[in-house]
Amino acid sequence: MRKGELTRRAILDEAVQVASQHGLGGLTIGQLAEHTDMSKSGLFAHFKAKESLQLQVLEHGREQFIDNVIRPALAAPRGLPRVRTLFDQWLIWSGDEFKGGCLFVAAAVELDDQPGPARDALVRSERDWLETIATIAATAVAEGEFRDDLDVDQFAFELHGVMLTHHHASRLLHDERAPERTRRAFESLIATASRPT
Amino acid sequence: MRKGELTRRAILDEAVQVASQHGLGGLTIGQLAEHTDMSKSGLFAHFKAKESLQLQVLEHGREQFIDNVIRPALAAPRGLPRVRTLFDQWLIWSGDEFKGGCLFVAAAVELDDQPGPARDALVRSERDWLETIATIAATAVAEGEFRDDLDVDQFAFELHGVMLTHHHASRLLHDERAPERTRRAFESLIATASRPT
DNA sequence: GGCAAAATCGTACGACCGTGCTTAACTGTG
DNA sequence: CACAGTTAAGCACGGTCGTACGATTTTGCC
Repeated sequence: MRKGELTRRAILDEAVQVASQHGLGGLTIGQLAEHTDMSKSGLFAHFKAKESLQLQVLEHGREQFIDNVIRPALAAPRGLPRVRTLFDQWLIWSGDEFKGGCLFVAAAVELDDQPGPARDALVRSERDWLETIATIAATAVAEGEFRDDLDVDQFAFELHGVMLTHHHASRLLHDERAPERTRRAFESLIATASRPT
Repeated sequence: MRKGELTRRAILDEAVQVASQHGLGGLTIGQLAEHTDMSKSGLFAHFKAKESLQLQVLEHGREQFIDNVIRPALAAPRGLPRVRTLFDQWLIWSGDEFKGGCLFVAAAVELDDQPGPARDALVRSERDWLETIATIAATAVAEGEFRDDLDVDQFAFELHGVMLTHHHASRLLHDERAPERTRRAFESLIATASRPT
């Protein structure tokens, strides 16, 4: 009873990588079987349908994201340091974790017009993520580092935008100055949000 | 000799729509033939290979983009009004033109790990686009509306980010406040870039 | 060590993919 | 109006897709 769960995880590890490169639609059972040295049918047996595979890939990616980005941020001191840690971790994650960029960015574009359970799960994930950013920004407000009247949802919206741009500039354009530009955009955001001295 | 070119354009019109919904990879010759009431082979004859179809789709989308976004902006008065027009046109375009979001956003995520002519063409397009934004921002500097020391490339980078976020928030999350948030982000960008009064 | 259960494989299926090749229908020009 | 050239269709191919099912190997417990 334990072996199955083990290989299932191994499959999902690989699947997240593949999906981040070729998208959830480009994730094919045959190719995934090759990557994991399994037979197509052996692999398929773990997921009764492709849709179920996609759902589990999204969930698996989400867990990795929480472990690698959100948890380290929550471990940092409340307020601005936590905001900065969140951003730094995201940058590291987005750059290194996947050979093929962020799974969620890929899925977001792919699923934005395709209703279904996968889309629903992704939307839930992203809303959670924006909410997490906003909540963390709120700690900086509470600590007196950000302005009292800061709209934390707007802050989350804009910070998320900075991350999307970084993804675009570094992955597609291979702009070597992307990290620098991203950081400047981030600092500008922080400056605007900060309590005027 | 004229009929062929006509249907080719009609095919590409439809293909741009389909590709913006399902991506360049999801764009399939069989389905495209159905959408255009043609036979698969009849359609295929216009493009000798799928890759050629994809290239032409990108080029066709680019022409539409220039007509609908860039040209109207260049028709506006130099400086800040031109920057604003560019932004407004982009918002309209991104919201209405495609049933399935912006073709270039979709292609950007899809092709970021897939080397080849399509990727190259897209990268060229996007670099042009960023350069156009920077150039237009430079007119606002020249008019004395933006700060003299404004880094126009950084401005283009950040404005592009605002557009990406809008796409994400409105298309995937169906956030009804996306236009409002996008506009606020834009105004904040303008404020930072503007010459202090 | 034997045995039920779980995990994996082999094979097959219909559907659709991109792409040739041959033939029929249309177009525009002299 | 005929004819050359362009445009579209029909059909066939090898491949891969997701999925089903029965056989076979591997696992974990008594």
